Amino acid sequence: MARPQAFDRDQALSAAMRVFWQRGYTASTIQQLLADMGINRGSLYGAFGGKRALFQQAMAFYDERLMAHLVAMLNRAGDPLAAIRQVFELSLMGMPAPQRQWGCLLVNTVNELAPLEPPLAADARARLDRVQQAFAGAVERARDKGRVSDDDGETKNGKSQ
Amino acid sequence: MARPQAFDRDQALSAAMRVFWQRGYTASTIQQLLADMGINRGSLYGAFGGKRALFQQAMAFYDERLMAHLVAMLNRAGDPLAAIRQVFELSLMGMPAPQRQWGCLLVNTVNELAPLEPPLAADARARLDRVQQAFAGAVERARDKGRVSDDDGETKNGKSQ
DNA sequence: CTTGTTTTTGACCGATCGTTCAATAATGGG
DNA sequence: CCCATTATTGAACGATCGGTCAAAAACAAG
Repeated sequence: MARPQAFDRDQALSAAMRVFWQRGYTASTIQQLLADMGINRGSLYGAFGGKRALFQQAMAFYDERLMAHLVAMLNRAGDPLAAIRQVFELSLMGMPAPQRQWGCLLVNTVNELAPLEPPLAADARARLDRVQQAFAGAVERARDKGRVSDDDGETKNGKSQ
Repeated sequence: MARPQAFDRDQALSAAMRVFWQRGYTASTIQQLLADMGINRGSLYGAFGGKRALFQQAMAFYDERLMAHLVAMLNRAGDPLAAIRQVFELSLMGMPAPQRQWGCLLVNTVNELAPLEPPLAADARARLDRVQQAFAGAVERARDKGRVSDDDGETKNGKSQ
């Protein structure tokens, strides 16, 4: 009943995510976003609402498509310590070389936008908290298994490391 | 023989440093810098050369006036471990509350400007390396004293921890 | 084919960006 | 006092920013 969208929304969002990830929010210009997303101005504003709204959706995309996998690995792991190691290995060597030095979009966002766009920084912070809790949960479960010592160097149940 | 500068150069540089530190390079506008430095456009360009040149000098100021103290503490410490602890305490609680969440100007600069201004990022990286070496040196000297265990949990000379 | 609806395209907007510069003001040497 | 020199002031510049909008294009329903 109407003209269909000519672009793949997920692919466009993924491209936008990479631009924001590499260059940060402020330094990412609409022009650059349009070029990398392969669409033009009207389409961006029609489909995503504007730079700020696009950034929110790109951050959600990053969280749900990339971080969620790592969180799930930590939460359902049989061996929590092995899962933690696997998450780090996946985050470091499981990525294309360039992205490896872009850091984490959520951490970068908290850093950059805390003074400039507190709501966006708070959004990123909330998403990061879920990641942090996944790590803390994995460590705690490892401790229950006697695989991690506490502050006094004592394991919880006496099992050997 | 000529009209003297009406502003304190160090104070102006310090103000510029705080703006860049809080907001990052890209998000720091000339207007904001002028307001916080208490000078006007012509003076800024006359005395500092422009935004980019001003940033370099602000980064040098940060390195020489703030980081240098910490590096000196680490290098001349009698007790390296105590010095490391003192550096962290000074960096965390020895600062006004707002600055505490601005992170480190050098780290922030490497992160923000690596894709946008490689030379500035390289400058920050070089300055950071000196800090890192100070830490590494302190740890190594602590190890020589038998105060730190190696990867195998063994101290270097058998002294108790 | 006609019509209604939505997307695409690209020209255009005001605001703000970093920078330049001519006019004015303030100093020390002669 | 006068001049050479430098600093201050603020208007102005072109470029680019994020955002808007009207016209053209592509579909489905009737």
